[in-house]
Amino acid sequence: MSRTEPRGTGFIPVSPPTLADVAERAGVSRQTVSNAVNNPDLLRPNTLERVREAIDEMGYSPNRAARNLRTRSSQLIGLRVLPAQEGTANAMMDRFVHTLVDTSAAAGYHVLLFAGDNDDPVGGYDHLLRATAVDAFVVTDTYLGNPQAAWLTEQRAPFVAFGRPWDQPHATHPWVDVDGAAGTRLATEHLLKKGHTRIAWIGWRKDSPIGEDRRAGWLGAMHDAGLATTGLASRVEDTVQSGGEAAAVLLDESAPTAFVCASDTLAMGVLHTLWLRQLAPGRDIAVVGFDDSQVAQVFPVGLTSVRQPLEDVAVEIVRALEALLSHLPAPAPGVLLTPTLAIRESS
Amino acid sequence: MSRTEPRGTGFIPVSPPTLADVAERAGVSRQTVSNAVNNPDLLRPNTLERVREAIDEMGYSPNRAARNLRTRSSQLIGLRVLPAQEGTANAMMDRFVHTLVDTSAAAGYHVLLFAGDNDDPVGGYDHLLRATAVDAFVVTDTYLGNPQAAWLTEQRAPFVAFGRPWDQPHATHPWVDVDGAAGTRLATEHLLKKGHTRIAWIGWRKDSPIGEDRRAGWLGAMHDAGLATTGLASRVEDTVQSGGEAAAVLLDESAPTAFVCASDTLAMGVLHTLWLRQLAPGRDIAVVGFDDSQVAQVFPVGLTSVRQPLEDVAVEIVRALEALLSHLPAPAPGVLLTPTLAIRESS
DNA sequence: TGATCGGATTGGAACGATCAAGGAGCCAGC
DNA sequence: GCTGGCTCCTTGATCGTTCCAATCCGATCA
Repeated sequence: MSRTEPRGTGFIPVSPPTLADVAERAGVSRQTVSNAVNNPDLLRPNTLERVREAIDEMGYSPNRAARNLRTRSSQLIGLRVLPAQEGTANAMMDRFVHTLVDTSAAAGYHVLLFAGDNDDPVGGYDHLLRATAVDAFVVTDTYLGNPQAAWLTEQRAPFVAFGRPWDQPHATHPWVDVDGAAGTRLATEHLLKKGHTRIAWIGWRKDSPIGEDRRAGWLGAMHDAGLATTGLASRVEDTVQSGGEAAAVLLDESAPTAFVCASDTLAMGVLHTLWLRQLAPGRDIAVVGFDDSQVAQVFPVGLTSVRQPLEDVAVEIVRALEALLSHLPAPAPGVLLTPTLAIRESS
Repeated sequence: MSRTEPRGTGFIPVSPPTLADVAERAGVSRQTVSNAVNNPDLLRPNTLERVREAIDEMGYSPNRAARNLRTRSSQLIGLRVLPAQEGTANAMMDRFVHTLVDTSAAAGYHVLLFAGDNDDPVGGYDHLLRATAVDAFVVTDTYLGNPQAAWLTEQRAPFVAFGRPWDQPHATHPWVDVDGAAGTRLATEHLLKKGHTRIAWIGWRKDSPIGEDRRAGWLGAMHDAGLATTGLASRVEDTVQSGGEAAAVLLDESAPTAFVCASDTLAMGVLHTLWLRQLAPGRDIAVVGFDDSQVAQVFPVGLTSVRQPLEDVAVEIVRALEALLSHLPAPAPGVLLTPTLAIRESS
């Protein structure tokens, strides 16, 4: 049945065996081979064995395109990647993608990466969707609200978001997120236990719900400890430089002994300022970051950082995807996971 | 032709329009619509316009599975990702993947990620290959020779390697690589120009051809400058700790004024040792890393580092893939690109 | 013995696109 | 008026799999 044979030089690629090839070899029908692959229970044990031998001998794997066409599913999960951003320590995404690939492989899915840009939130999604090239999406870039979620919901496209629907509290799509407030509370309480009382916050601008969430954790822990926070908080851009400048101002005006930051990027800025002032992080001034990025891990003075349980996030996302795609009722609309604290020399 | 209609609550997903749907609407045959999409030149202008209107109105996109089945191609490029490795500064891969996705999108390809592990070099490849799930592979993890390359060649699987076939100098598969020796030569000459004469090398163990290549650049530049290198070289594991220890030994025994390292990870170790000894990087001792990882960029004292032209690598890889898949003769078996030097405060 | 039953297996059709031929329709040329 | 060639478009077959309904077969039961 295979169209081209490996004769002579063999420059022409040999087409892989098909279901029919295997069927002929095993002396059964196509459908029986198909069942051997997909519903082994339907076959009599000795028939199953015979078919399986033929499959192994011929090195048969079901043709993906044909199966996709017939079953109307691709076993692919779409993940949009934005153009590489230099300078920020968001290598967190790297860790997430790795674990997502591993986890979804176990569930029989592969991850399809496609390009997008910041200007067009929906770019790329619609095309793959209409072409039925992917079964579902994982939406990650939800830092400032997520227009994708609303659009995808409207299109009836299956997707799971990594990130809460901040701007649409009544959204019905499944999501998985990490409890940022719990993370910064963990960080703050760690510092409190170490004896710090003047703990400063360096976070993002007010229009970032994620930033406000993380800030709330610091604020709550401070209030619960009965400590004042006046003059101890700062809101800046998420860059190393901004973090450094904010730290300098805070040190001059409010004399904090510790910093909790909304990101490792900001924490790097703080460390930079400490370096310039010859202050030893950990001994003189404590610093805690957020994301446990590679930067935090290899930094000459290890940076204590809130670590997102990305492995668990991936597991929950794949779980939600499976429920979604098998049209089962989702066990829960959203899942909120608690981060941990990676303690290093800086605190 | 669409099987399910959006009536009532609309819980049932609407199947997207097919070629036949568009054909009926435009009053032409299926094949004509197909030609409008793939060979517009074959249609008369007004027919083309009519078909295009129908396509736009109905929001038609060719079904990927059907097209893949018929054309025996998936427009997918497979890229294996290994389980996330913590602690090392190899976020370089992140940058590469981003640019690969962007570049291959322009060529009409998507990137399929699949899981693999270090123990089985061929794991994952064979399955996707036999299932014709991808058109080609990009092989990246070629740090210690590349058994994948030999295996894929034997399987007649189209692939392009990021990395030279060190152990098979006569391999015929296309590859793209960065000239590591040129990079370290660049770094060394930069230091020489700054007046340094005792420039140390911290690299990897001898069994890494990449490491030996990078070492050769340093060695060549030193020899060309007529400088001695005795006692100035060290070979260690690629960890922060090893780099730090090697720096300490070299400082004690050979008093170098500058370090060239085979990786940013090792350079981090050097910076750590300088920190402990209260030596200011850049002022007291110069340090140059390799890879221009995020760590180098955000480090409180920016780390000068050899930067691989990953954007160009991606472009060349996609170019080679296109040649390969259209059965054109490859323009060149291999492409070697020259890195640049990102100069920061540490040198 | 013949009818019934249920599990195992089979052949035809369909998924939605492209490939390979095969018409219409038109114009020039003998 | 017929032919040949050209452009533009259509029809039937096909890619390899799974769905569906039908069939086979041996065992059980009246």
